[in-house]
Amino acid sequence: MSVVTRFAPSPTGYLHIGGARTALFNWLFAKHHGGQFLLRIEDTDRARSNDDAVRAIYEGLKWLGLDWDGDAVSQYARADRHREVVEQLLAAGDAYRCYCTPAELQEMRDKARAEGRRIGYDGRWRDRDPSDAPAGVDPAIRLKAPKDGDTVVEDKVQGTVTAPNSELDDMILLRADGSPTYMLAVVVDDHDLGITHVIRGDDHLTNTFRQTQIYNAMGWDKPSFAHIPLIHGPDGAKLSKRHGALGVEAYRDMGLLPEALRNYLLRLGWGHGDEEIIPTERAIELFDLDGVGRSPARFDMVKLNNLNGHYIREADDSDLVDATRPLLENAIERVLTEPEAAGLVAIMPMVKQRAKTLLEIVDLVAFLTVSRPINLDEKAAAQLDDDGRATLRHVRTALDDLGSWSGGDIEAVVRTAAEALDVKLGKVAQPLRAALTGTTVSPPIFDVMAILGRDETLARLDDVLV
RNA sequence: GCCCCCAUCGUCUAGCGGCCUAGGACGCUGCCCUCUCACGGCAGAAACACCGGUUCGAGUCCGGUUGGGGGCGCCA
Repeated sequence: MSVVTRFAPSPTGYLHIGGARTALFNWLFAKHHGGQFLLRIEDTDRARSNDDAVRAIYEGLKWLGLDWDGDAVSQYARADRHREVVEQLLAAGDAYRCYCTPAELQEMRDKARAEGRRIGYDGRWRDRDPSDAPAGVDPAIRLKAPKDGDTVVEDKVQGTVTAPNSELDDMILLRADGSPTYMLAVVVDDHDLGITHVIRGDDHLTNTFRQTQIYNAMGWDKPSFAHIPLIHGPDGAKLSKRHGALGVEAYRDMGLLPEALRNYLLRLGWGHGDEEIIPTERAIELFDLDGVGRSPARFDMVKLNNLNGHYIREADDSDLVDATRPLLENAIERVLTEPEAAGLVAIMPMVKQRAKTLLEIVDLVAFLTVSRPINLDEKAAAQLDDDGRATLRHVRTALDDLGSWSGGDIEAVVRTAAEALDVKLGKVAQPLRAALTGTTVSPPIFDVMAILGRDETLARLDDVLV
């Protein structure tokens, strides 16, 4: 049997990080088994759905590199089919009309809570004569769920999970306005789409009992279920906006690489021995449900950044230039000039090993785009005291006689100057760095000088020597 | 409140009864490399929540306690 998985987000916001991981697991599982990965938008609640949110999901998945098979399915568009299934259930006596008012239901909940029982519907219309129906009230349709025995879910991650049917009430299938509920729609769609494996967050584990009852009532085969633990914030509570649970586009804007995010998300709740660095190809080869852990994992930005640094170091220079350029241009609010763009390309091999994010690369190459006289930060200014400037004067003079302007030649001149002054190279390099970049941290200074070019370098030195 | 799930270093995890004086990674500390910052290398501190069983033997199996999480909508 060929594997078919699906990712089924509700379009109520962006593609958040937890959803991204769920999508990744489904995608990897499908790829690993040579199956299909489908996308279904759970938009049965029209009031909460909007096109922007749907677009954000598409773009988030695309950026993450999780391509789905075929067109995305709109759950809302399948409402007729959902109603058809309810008609079958009604005809078979497995569903019934309920005329309770919202106030009545609320009262029921309050009473159950007060008596320490599970909160739920008491089944008062379950066996009531239809002729009792109040006039002018549209009924909701509920499943006539079994009252005795247990409902059992065989979960690929959580194992066998059992709940007594006495704890499960008769869920609503069709609202009074005739629209299908999520619980019904998921089951019908998963069945109709031929989904073989439902991999989702374990906040759906208890829902699975109720969905199982629908499968049973319809006599349908159930898919395999795998409920993966939720991602938690640093404080151990379910990840929320309060923790900075951002959309994936926010991680893109922070300068994270999709490959790094995939690797990080994969390792959050899944492991394969001691392997930490698992590029996507390797992940497809290894991924299976038995490696998924049962306990929730906390989201750790520091570790994500570390992994991102690894993938930045591994990346092609030209790819990094392409990825960095828009962020850099956004930061300086203008397009790069030709020399600046060339400088970015030239400096990339030196900066990529010093950055954990693309944004850090932007910081490291800022010296390329500033205009004279450049601003000096506090530490840089401190380097340019009388001593520092005396040293620079000496170097500046030596540089005057330098014919070529290659990194190697520059280095030779500066080293000679340091020897002549009888100081360590650092004593010369730091004032140079301060004068040329305005900071005390930068790529190797001889590379900076070579890329800045003779004229710009000497001009920046003169700026601080007047 | 009721139901369900979970529990190894600060964090992510390896461990599927003896190979564990509990391994790896991130982070942290020290040293080396070094023009700064990184990278890289070396060394180090750091965990089986607790209590009972089962067993010749338990981090690994069972029960309970505690702690954490999730669910309980005419939301998804």
